[in-house]
Amino acid sequence: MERMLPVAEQLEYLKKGIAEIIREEDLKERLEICAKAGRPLRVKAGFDPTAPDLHLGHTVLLRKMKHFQDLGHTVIFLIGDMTGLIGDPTGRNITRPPMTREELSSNAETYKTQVFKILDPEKTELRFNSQWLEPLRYEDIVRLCSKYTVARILERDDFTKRLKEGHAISMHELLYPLAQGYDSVALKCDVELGGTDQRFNLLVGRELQRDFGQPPQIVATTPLLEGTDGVEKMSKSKGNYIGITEPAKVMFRKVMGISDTLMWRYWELLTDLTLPQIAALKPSDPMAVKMDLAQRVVADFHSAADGKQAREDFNHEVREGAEPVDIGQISLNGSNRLAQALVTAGLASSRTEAERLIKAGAVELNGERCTNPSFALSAGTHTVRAGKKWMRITVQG
RNA sequence: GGACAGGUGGGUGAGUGGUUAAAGCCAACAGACUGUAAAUCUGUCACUCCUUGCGAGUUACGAAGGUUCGAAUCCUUCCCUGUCCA
Repeated sequence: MERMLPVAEQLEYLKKGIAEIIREEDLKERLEICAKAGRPLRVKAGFDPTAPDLHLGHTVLLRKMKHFQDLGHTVIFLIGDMTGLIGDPTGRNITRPPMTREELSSNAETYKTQVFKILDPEKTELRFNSQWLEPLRYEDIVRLCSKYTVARILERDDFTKRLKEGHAISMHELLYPLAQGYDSVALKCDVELGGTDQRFNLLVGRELQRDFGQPPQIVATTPLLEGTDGVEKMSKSKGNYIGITEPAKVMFRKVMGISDTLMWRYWELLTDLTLPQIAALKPSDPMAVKMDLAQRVVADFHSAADGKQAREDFNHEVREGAEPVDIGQISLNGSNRLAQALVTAGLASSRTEAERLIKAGAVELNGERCTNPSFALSAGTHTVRAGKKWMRITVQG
C-alpha cells in the first residue's frame, strides 16, 4: 500500500461535499488507528439494482467514494441484489413493486459497467449482498430481527408518515434496514457512505455492528442532487434525471435546461472544482458558464471530444435553430397526410397528438410553419420539425 | 373473525344518476418573449376517423356483473387499502 497522507489532510479532503459525518471525531480516530496499523479503511456504499441506469445524482456519492480511493482506502461497491428484492422504502410512500431475480441480475451488470466511469476498477472491491444474505436460515433472520425493536424501526420518518397517512407498510419493508445493516457486519466496514436520505439505514448498521462485537462504522452522507426541475431530488421515476449513459447531445441539452440557480449546485457536486474556484465563476455570463458545465459533464461520461462536439451541436441546433446534423430519415409510402406522417416518423405519439401539434403551430415543413392537419405531403423529401424533434421524410412517388 | 371508511386521468384532488372525456392545482407538451434557462403570458394535455368542425365515433373513474332511456355516481359479488374491536 502506498504511503498515506497525514490524517488531518485526509479529513479535509474527505469532508468536502459531505452533508454529515457521524461522528467526525470517530472518523479522525479511525483514520489514526488505520494509519498506525498500516491498513486502509474499508468503505462501503451500497446500490440497489432497481433502476438499470445510473444518473448524475448517483455520481455525487460515487465521486466521494473515489476520494476515499484516491487516499488509498478500500472502497467496496456493494450491489444489493438481495436487498433489491425488498426495495428500499426510503422516501417512499408506497411499497415498491417486487423485482424478479432476472431483472436484478441484468441491472447489476449494467451497474458494473457504469460505475467504473468514475471509480478505479483496480481499487474497487465489488460485492453482492446475496453472498451473505442468501445463506441466512430462518433462525438467523429471527435472531437478527430480535436485535431491533418495532418502535425503533417505526421511528423512521418514512414509516411514521406512511402510518399517519394511512398508506400500507408491508412486513418485508421493515427488514430492509436490518439487511443493509447486516451488510456492514458481514463486510466489517469502517465507513459507510450514502445519501442523506439513507441516514436511518446507515445508522442501523452501527447498532448491529455493536451487537456483533464490531466497532460501529462511521456514517457519512452526501447531499442529494436536485433533478433538472430544481425541486425534487434527481430520480429516474420522476423523469428529472440526467443519465450517465445518455447520448452526449441529450446530456448537454439537459444540463443547459437547468435553472441558473441550480447550476451552481451542479458545479459544486458534479465537478472537482473547489468552492473558491466555483465562486470565481459567478460574475461571468451565466449561459457561457452553464455551457462550460455541460461540456465538462459530457466529457466526464463520454470524452473531451464529445463534450466539445456537443457544445458545437448545441450552438448550431438549439441557439440557431438549425437542422440537426444527425437528423433521422424515414421513407413512407401509403398515407402521406401530415398528421399520420408525424406519427409514423415518431414525431408524435398518436394521431390526436399530431393534430394538436399542427394546430398549435409547432410543426414546420421545409422551414415553413404548417397548421393544416389534413395537408398532404407531396412525393419527394421533406424536412419536418415538430417542436424540438426533427425528421427527414421521404414520400415515395 | 367482526364493525366502519375508502379505491377517480402522470401526480394531487373535486365530482353522489343526465351539457362530465370528468372542476381546480401540479407536472408535461406547444406557441410568444428570452440567453437555450428562469419568470411571465397564451393554448393544449384518452384514442380513432374524416369533410379539421367549438365534427363524428370508440374507450375510460379498482375488477366483473346488474338496475336504468341514461351511471364515476344506485345494487350485487370479488380484489385491494386503512381505522377500530377481537
